[in-house]
Amino acid sequence: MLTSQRKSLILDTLRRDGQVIAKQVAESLSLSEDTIRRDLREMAAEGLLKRVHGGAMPLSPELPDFSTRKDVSLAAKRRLGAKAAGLIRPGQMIFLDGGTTTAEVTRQLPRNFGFTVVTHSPTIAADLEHHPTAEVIVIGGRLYKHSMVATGAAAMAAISQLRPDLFFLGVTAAHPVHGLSTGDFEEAAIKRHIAHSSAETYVLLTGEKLDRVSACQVLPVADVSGLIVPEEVTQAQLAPYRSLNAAILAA
Amino acid sequence: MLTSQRKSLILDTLRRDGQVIAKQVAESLSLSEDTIRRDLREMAAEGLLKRVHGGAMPLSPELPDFSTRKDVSLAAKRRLGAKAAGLIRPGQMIFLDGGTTTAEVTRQLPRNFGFTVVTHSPTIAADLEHHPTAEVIVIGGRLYKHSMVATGAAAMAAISQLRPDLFFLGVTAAHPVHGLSTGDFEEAAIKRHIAHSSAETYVLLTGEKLDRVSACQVLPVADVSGLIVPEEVTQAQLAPYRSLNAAILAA
DNA sequence: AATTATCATGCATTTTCACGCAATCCTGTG
DNA sequence: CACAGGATTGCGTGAAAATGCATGATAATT
Repeated sequence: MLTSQRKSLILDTLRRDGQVIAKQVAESLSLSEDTIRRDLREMAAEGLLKRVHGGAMPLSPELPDFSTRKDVSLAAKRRLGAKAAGLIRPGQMIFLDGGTTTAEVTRQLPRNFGFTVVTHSPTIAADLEHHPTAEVIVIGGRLYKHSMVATGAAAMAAISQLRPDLFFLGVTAAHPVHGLSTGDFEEAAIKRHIAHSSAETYVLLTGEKLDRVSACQVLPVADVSGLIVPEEVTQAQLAPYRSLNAAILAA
Repeated sequence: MLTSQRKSLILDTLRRDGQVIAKQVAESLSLSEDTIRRDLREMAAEGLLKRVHGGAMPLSPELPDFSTRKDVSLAAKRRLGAKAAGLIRPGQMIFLDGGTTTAEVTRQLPRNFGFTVVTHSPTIAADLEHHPTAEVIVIGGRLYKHSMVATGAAAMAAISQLRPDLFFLGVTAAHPVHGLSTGDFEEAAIKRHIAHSSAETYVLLTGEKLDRVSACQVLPVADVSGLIVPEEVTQAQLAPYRSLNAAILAA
């Protein structure tokens, strides 16, 4: 295993769990704790994490998630959400993926006509508590806490019974060749299944996700009905996607 | 558990409850009170909180008004929640009903051992996002927005496949003759079904719910394993329930 | 005033840490 | 191919930190 690989693994763990325990990492990688500690020391010096006794913590606990990850692209996400919400027609059944991007769709859903929202994310469902006209259907299953979505056989089975008109998909990366991808295998399978069950699938993509690749592919780009991207993205960046038959909506 | 993590947990508790009790924290984390006291001392030195006998308080005493106003029934709910959470044993499967009372159970779940939480409330599921040791299973179905729980055939079917060890039931009314009841027919059916699927059922009852009746009966009082009530409730009030074989736990 | 609960301190034990050193591996050059 | 130079890793050492327990002091309650 490469050092840089190990370090990014540590960062992933940190993002996912909000903590890293040196002993655990050492054990799971079959390396000495010294090596891990050395890594942690170096990464702390680079300002990537905060060293604490026993392991490491994110730099400023959790709030950078809100203020950094959210604020930076919040305006863009809002516009994506509004664009997506504008596609909805009365009486349709909409499937909303989990994640911060699709959460913005939730907040901008139409309020002047009725429709049905299906979601496997309890967070999204909870956000819809006060929506006046949306009928909400929750997909159950084992909760994958990192992205707060239900997964597993039960979720797959429940999804199979529905035929949504629209699916708003969220992913962590999009690439012309490697397609739309996300970090978790199980999650990717669920997303794929929802897309196959739905009449149309639109991907919401903030600019920084373009031309990137994550571990598990969800779908090829050509398999979705369209990409919704911020208007700042240049035509040059979009050209490789355009040639894949994907409709592109700028928001 | 990392020390820094513990400290931020203490700060969270402080923000949420407006107070921290050393003994409680020690117990919920399976650590000695010395350790917690040491933390509190250090954090007080850093100006993060104000040390008081028995625990700690926030620096700015913004809440004396708050606490007196709201705490009467909230504090009672908290104690009910703590009592309920104390019944949980490692590895068990717990079903949590929806509602504000059971939400307090969620916040006080043990953090020092693993167990599984099942719930048909997306709100409860969302609250468990940052719980370190709880495995969460969401029951899906059509969302009944008034109480924010999944209902309907799909929910019933999913519940049928589980055999929880404990069910913490919330109702709007309890009466010795008319039993435990709630306002919605569909909701009552679901609660009843969960109770029948579970090995043991405990009802959380704040004082004002005693000797009242709502439209739809969930279960007779005799059908549950026990009632969890605030300690202020008098023995005279409880006598009619006691005679129904219901164990009564004062919190 | 008596009793109980909570606290601070010192000490012992365990865990975690940083440093130095040696073994190993990779790389590039003669 | 051989070998030097650098990087990476694991181990031993003593130091530092974290934790729990015992003890006497202090605060709260009755």
